[in-house]
Amino acid sequence: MKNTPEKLNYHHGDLRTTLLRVASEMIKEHGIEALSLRKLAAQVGVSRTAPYHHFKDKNALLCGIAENGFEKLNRINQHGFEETHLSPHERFSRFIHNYIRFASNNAELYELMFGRTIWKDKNSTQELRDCAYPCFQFQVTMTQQWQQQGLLNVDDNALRVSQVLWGTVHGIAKLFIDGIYTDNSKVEEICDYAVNMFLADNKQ
Amino acid sequence: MKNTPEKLNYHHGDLRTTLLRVASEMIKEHGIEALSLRKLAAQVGVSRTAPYHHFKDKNALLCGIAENGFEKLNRINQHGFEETHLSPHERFSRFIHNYIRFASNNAELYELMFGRTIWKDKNSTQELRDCAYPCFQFQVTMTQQWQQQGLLNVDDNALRVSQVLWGTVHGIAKLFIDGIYTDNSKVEEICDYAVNMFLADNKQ
DNA sequence: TTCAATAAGTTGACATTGTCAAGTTAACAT
DNA sequence: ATGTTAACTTGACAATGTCAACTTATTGAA
Repeated sequence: MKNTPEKLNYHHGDLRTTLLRVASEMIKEHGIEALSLRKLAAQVGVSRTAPYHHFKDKNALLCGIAENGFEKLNRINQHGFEETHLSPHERFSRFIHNYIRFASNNAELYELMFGRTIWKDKNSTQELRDCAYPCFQFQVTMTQQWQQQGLLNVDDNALRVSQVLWGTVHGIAKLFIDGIYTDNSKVEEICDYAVNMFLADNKQ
Repeated sequence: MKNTPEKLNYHHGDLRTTLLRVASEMIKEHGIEALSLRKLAAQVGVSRTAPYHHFKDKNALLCGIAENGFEKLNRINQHGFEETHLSPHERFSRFIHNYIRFASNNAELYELMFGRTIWKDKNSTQELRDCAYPCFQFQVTMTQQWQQQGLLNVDDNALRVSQVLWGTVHGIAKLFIDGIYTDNSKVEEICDYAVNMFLADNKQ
């Protein structure tokens, strides 16, 4: 008796998953700050406090959504990592573009994943950190590879270099997402500039 | 009858300024999300709705605080611009460091100035935009100067270059402020790396 | 099969918040 | 002096997160 798609009798059957899915949709549609537990519960068709049997509090629910986001981003990164038939320069470029494209296409989710709501004041759950840290670590791994491939100075501290690189893509993404840069049609061009500015002296 | 520092009889006398000052302190102390109009009013010693005679709503108050922040940042930028006795390379480096130092020392204010609360959904007031745009524009002006001084490629589109540069400092600042990078002792080192990575091929 | 333990869901209640409406008080220009 | 208006007040409301106490269904052991 677990095949009816949406609402069931008393016990929902798969409320946790449904909450995450619907909450993600609501966030994508109307933004993070517009998400209220009560509206979410209403939408799903349960009472306001039902979610508390699956998530400790609102923060835990947000962490759950972010987790899914990190898994998504990890898959994208992993996929790029495996495209060994492309030149290093091309893969570096794609990394930058892919990262910002992900942020652009999932603006509200990105905001949640890397925003203060979750990270400030140690709000993040352990499960979230388990998803997120590999994603952070991936930046460093990639940087080391680019150094070995001669794209970036091999004598530099890989962690520091990756922090600058990540800062750049994160900053550009944020300026768009938060509404400071408003002309979305220029994203790709800005990415190209970023690529060239970092690789300028290793190109020829 | 306008010399008593804090609370007066019925008319406060200088409530608008006081609200901005106290609100700024509260934000600096406890973070943006902890600021409530009611607590603020209580702190200042007026009723909950008194602020509404000086600010249209909470958003307008936040914009007012941010305005002060932009004036502060504009002064720092202007000061750096005038240090013509330093080498271009040194001035570029100081610009990066000063920017991130400002963000670090005024974390919550910075969050407000460049955060989605204000810029998303066109929440910004006209007065705020009048303060903020010169600050944005300044980035481009500086970039053009660096190009002319040979620090950056003069053939590149100055706007795009400045967007990448600003993205970088903004991103690094945000990663620290939002609690993703947690080791504050490395800020300066990361800044140095940023400087070197952008100027690498123009250095020798 | 029965039945107790427990997981899942419900209503009631409360404090906090932003904000509106309607009233009050003081300042100020005529 | 007097009336207009700016500054401030209390009362009220809806939205929200979350706790406590209760109810209903599921499930695993007897």
